[in-house]
Amino acid sequence: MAYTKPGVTRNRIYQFMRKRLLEGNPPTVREVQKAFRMRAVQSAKSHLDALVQEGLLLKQPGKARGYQLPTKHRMGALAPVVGKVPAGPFNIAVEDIEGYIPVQSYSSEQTIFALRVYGDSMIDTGIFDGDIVLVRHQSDIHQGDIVVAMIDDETTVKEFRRADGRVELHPHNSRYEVLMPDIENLQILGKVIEVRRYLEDIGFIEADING
Amino acid sequence: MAYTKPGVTRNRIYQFMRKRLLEGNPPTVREVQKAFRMRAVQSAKSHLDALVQEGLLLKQPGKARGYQLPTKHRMGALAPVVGKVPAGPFNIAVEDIEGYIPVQSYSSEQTIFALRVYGDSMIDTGIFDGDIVLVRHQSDIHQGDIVVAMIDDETTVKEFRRADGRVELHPHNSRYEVLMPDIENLQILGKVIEVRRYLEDIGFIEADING
DNA sequence: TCCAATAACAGACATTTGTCTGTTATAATG
DNA sequence: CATTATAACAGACAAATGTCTGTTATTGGA
Repeated sequence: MAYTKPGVTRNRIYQFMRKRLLEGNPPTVREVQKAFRMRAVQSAKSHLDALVQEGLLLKQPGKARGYQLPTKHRMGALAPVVGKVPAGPFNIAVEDIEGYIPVQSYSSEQTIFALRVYGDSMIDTGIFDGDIVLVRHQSDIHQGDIVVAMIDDETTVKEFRRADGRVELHPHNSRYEVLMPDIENLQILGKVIEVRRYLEDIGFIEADING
Repeated sequence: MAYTKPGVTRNRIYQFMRKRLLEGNPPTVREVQKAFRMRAVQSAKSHLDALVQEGLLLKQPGKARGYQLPTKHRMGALAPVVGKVPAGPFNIAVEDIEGYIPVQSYSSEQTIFALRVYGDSMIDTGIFDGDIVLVRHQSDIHQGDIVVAMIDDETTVKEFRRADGRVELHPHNSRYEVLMPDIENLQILGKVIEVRRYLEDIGFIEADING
């Protein structure tokens, strides 16, 4: 390949390696060579050696495709996407899981699920019909949090507020009214921590076949 | 190893492969052999062949560590979050990467990055100030796609349209005007395939510079 | 018990892949 | 311009790894 300024190709190779390694598809030295249109294996090799030297990569000497990323990355975990949230004690039936989406792995203790939102009651906050919200199942809810609540077996996404000893669920859309459910009919399923909108129709990751 | 009932070792090997592949550490045939204390390479090989036959694994014939999980079962990959997109030939400098977020791993060929959006020119589509858009780097853009474009070294997110032989970049906010850049100053960096909004301040997965 | 299907083994060969030695070209710097 | 560091090239060898042919052992059911 053409000669580049010092560091430029090095950096590109690092990006390439990182991408491939995160994909679980570690390349060979010669694959790096070809990807960068180099005419000698050593050209790729010396860059890789340098990256190992810099601590940007690890490798197992002599092993094919032996490069690895240094730290154990907190790979995204997979959160189930549910179409409907079950009533009663919180556990998600397998048959309600549409698939899985990758999420940041927070603490492993936390239960995070994804829920598709219907309706436009939160449109002012940018939660549109069909959007997916990531919900952390927790009881510790604060004033102003966006929550997924269940009122009489019906789920809804609203802003949580407490006033006059009552719970208020505020829509973010002036055409809707504030809900003030009886506490005995109300169950807070969790806090919305993320909103996602898929502009392309991407199928979710399917459930594991065997488990 | 000891003879097992038909299917038993097969299933164990599948579990083993799945684990290793999700870790990004694809094993060799001989590593499978050793893991199961087999005395012949072929013992492992034939099980792996069978798994490929059943569609539970993919492989690249002849390639070292060439086994992969079918797309549907693949773990999310990590996409870099960039604050600014570089001009010129498309490659992201390490120093511009704020961190990484987990994304669905589509085809392994595709380059996906995440970009934080500033401004409210797309507010009608629910892309708010500070939201993060996932961008697939591609040149194949169609009418109506939301794209990330660079006009004179400045990035912007708009709806792409072609009219009268010109490119129009439409904001989704009535207070903004349609951009009609000269083609020589315009570069389409990719198509927006997803929009995300983090309601909690979650740090991105860090780029491991230090290891 | 017999038989087909599956599992496991043995040994070898071919290809892929990592690694090595040495050379030439360009970049950065004073 | 001279010098040093980095980048890229060339060709070869050795280890790792995929793949092949043939054989033996065990399972599961007729």
